[in-house]
Amino acid sequence: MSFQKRQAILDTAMKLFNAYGFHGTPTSKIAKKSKVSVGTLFNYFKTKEDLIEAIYIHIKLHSKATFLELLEEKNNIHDTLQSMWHAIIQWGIENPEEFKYLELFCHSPYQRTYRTEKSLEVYKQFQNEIIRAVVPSTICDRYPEYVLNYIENSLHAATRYLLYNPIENQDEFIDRAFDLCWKGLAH
Amino acid sequence: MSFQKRQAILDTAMKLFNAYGFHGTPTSKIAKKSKVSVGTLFNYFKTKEDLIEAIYIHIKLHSKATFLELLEEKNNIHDTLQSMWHAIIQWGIENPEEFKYLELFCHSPYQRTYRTEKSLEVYKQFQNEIIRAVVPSTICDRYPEYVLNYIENSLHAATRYLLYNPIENQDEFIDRAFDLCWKGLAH
DNA sequence: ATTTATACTGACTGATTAGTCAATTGATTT
DNA sequence: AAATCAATTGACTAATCAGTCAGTATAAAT
Repeated sequence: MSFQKRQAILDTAMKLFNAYGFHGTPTSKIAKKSKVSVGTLFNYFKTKEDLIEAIYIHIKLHSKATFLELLEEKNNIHDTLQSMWHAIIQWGIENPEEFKYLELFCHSPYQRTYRTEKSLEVYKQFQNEIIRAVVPSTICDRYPEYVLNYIENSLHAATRYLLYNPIENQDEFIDRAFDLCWKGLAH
Repeated sequence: MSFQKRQAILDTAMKLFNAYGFHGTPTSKIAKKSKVSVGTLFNYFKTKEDLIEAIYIHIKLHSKATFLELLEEKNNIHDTLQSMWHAIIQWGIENPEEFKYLELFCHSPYQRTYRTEKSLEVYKQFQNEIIRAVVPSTICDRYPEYVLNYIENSLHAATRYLLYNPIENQDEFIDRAFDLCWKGLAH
């Protein structure tokens, strides 16, 4: 078992799934593009579904690590959240295939993992902080789950926008998009 | 060709696709549940993909009609937008299968239609008004497409939340969720 | 009653695909 | 050099599924 071979399969499979969807990508095609036989593919991953989940988990772990690197601790709530915001979007821009795969996966019937496996939630460790941090407005008090949802959605929307509509001044856009979200949360 | 039969196929197919995904729902199953033979199904819809698109178009037309009924013209921007907000979410709650299908479809590889066929966009007619209406902040001026995107996302997030987390006071929630979004847009 | 037109049926086909396994290759040990 | 173990191969299988079509039922027209 070679680490490189496993990695190659994960990487080509991710790109093919992004391009053609899960159903539109036969395992034979993944194997061929990975320069590996079908048999080997199924040595590394027991089933196609296992592969699909393995890619998801791999991306989650990788993104989590990167966020922690990019993140800077600030001395007030606004700046801390803004730093998180930048770090997360930055990761998406620098890892477009990974970002697309997360969106593909979590809107697919395979997201059982996504729903259940809370421990892997990248944002999880931020979430408590956010909920605590955000100036307690009515909606935050009563529907904290919704607010987290809302923030995650906004993050994805901003990242997606940057990926499909490349603009010059990305950092300025990211700041503006953050304001849009922040103004709703703060009093 | 009977209108009822076509309708029955559209309806059962929508529900089955929601439950098992496009790939997970064979045409044979759709036919059986619709009390129709496979041959008949393919008389009404040339291919499975045609059926998938037909459901989408049908829902879009239906939702558009309902929005227009529910919509009330108010005499200021805030109230008009709030009324739209309520109408759209209300439709989603009352038509959960239709709402789920729209989400399923637009995150699937079949959304070529969705991307191209702008004329069918339900929100389209609202969009110009929104862009014009919202107090011109920097982000609205410079990235109007993003703002529309953001609003649509927020609408979907709120509807989805209500569908999967039933709460007593829905109208109150819808108002709060609107505030969250509105405060970002207004000065 | 007979013909014509239309709607419907479901067994069948051809194509595709996930996953297997006997055989082969390559590396490591004795 | 022989033997042992591990990794790799790809032709093959069993199953599934979209779509067809020859034939049947039903209704309408003459």
